[in-house]
Amino acid sequence: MPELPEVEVICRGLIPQLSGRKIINFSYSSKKLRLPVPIKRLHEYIKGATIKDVERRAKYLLLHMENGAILVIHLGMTGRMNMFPEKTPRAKHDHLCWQLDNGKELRFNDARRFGSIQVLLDQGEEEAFFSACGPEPFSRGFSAVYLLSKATKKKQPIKNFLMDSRVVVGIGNIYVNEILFAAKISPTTPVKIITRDQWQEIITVSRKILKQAIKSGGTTISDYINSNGEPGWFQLKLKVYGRDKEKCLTCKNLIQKTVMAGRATFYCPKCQN
DNA sequence: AACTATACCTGCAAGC
DNA sequence: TGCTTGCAGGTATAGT
Repeated sequence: MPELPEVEVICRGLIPQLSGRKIINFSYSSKKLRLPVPIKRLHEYIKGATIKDVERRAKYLLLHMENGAILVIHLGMTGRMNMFPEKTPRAKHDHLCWQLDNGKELRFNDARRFGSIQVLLDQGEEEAFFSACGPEPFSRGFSAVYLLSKATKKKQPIKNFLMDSRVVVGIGNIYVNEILFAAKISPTTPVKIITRDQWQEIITVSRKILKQAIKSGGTTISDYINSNGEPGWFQLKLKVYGRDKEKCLTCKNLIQKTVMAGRATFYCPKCQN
């Protein structure tokens, strides 16, 4: 489900609800998630801790505790983070529930269980955790020079390259399709032949599209909702994703759908190279 | 080494 | 109506 914009919207919604709150207790469904749930660390470092702030990093939500521990949440494809009065009955697929000091409960719900919950204990663990990650799309590190150097000699298609979190974080299957359409570059283009100017264009349109998507509250295809239970509206602005056999909004040719690295890929064969 | 296919899981829509 | 099939926003790992 969630790529950078969706996680960012959830993060912004959670900040006012979680900042300064103490976690009194938690419960776990015992269902297996993508990674083992660190029960011991949750008991020792998260239970009883006070939330200092909430941050998005890549597609992760980071809840920083005043004791230095960090609760790291990944939403996978169908993960949700919502607040409920603690008396509200738990829903199907509520896997972790954190009881707060204001009578409310933060609940991680994830039907497909591709999400994960982790606990980092200090800055050292945090650095190690993110050491393999590429730059944030909005950071200075995401530059044409950087991409040019990462791409040298690689014949990997640009679509797969941009979805690799070691190259750049946060870009998933919806937005990569939109970014390549906006940059007028075919998703199959080998990265070694992308020019410096084209990388710069990719950077520019990536930031523009991700920013617009955040402003629209994210993209809801089937089940994404923000921390307040509301859907996003960027799906109304998608130009290629999900538009197989529809007319290109620019040139009226038909949008084509293929599969790359196992993922649905949409593009206009005329506009994109 | 570089790159792709597969596996993980549930829910839903389409087709028969 | 009910069954089967395919597909879905992610990513670690196995395999070529």
